[in-house]
Amino acid sequence: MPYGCGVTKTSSPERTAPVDESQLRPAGRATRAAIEAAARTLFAERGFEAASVRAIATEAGVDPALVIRHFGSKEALFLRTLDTSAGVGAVLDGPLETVGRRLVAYFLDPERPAVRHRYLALAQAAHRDQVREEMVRYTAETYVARLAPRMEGADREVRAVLVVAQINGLLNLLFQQEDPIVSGADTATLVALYGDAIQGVLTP
Amino acid sequence: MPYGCGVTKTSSPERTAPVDESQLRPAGRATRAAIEAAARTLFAERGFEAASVRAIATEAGVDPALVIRHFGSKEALFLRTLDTSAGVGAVLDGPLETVGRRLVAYFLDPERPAVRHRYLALAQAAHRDQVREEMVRYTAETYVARLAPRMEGADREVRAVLVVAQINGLLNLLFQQEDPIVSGADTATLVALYGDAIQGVLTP
DNA sequence: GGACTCGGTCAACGCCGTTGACTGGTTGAC
DNA sequence: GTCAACCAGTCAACGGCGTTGACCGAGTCC
Repeated sequence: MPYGCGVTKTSSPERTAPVDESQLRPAGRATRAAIEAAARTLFAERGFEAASVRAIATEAGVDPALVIRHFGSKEALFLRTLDTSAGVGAVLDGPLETVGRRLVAYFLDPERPAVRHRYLALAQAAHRDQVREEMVRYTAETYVARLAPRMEGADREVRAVLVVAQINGLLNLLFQQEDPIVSGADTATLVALYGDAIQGVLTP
Repeated sequence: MPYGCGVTKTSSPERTAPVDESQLRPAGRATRAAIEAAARTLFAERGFEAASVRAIATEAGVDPALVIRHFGSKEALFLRTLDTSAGVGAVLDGPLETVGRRLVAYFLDPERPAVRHRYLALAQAAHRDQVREEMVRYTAETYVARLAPRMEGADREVRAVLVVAQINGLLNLLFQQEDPIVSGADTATLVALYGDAIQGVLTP
């Protein structure tokens, strides 16, 4: 009888979840890192939709199935590639009276091109449930938790979230729609105009 | 000889573009309208990604290929289903000193659930080039053209576009991310807080 | 009545994310 | 030293996607 007698079948303990990262041999850990690096590159270069699992696998030099086995799904892999980018944290921790303009200046800084790619990839994946939840969590943890306790007046948490709304809206027009009017505007003008609008919500 | 002698072949005049709407017989015009209606329904119900061409065709009772033949592509069909929704135009044409709050109240009005679906579908399709261009055009035609001529001070066009940025950001947090803080906030509070922030850009 | 065009179907193409069956190599207990 | 268990990885396939091109039947026009 070919392929051994009887059914080998092992134990097969619920083959649904991705492989456990904690118990990996060095080889597995290396290819896992390679996949993650390839994903980071391609998601940034092409966006969430256009960066296919197959392309990521090719870039990493492995089989597409291995990508899924390691991370569970394309969405979960994408979440792993989102670095928290602590840069904005420092801006938020600065003087509250100037956060508005400093925030806009941070996101418009041409020295930080990764901001653009990160936003575009996130915006494309925002309709996936896990991604959406991660964005909500990030907003609460990074913006609300830092700003609200230092603010004064009523509706502190709501006002902190409205800061995020304004930032997202600006990045949307700039990076996704590439609106010619706002894209062609002077950086200093945007920082002053939009920064003050944001500031008005923070410290009215 | 079956199927006629020789190659029929007709003339086949560049079979790349979709069928011309102007010269349609009644039957064609009817099914075309049915496809458009089905698309409108499914795009609103499921969003751009989840509303497949096949599902739209089934809903309309036709073959999926016919959808493409009529409209050229899924993206083009989607653009056809975008009604300009003149509602916001009336808001923008009202008194300039109160546009901020009235805009927010308009978009938060629970009597207007279509606003939510329209935004979600648009946001999901925003990474397609034609859709992106349509959004830019809509911003310029609906917002900038109405607001900028009535404003005072410098950078009128930029400031008008920044109003769009703020609105988009709010809708993003409300409808796409469904942020619990802003979703749970009182409507009147949001109208006052965010409306005044918008107003600050319009009439500083 | 024949050429032509329109309305429509059908089968397929090449992609996509994901799954399950399978092969080997490594490990660890006896 | 053996052998079972397990990790790493491949392979072929599934169902679904948007889109294409070949094809047919019915209507229209000269």
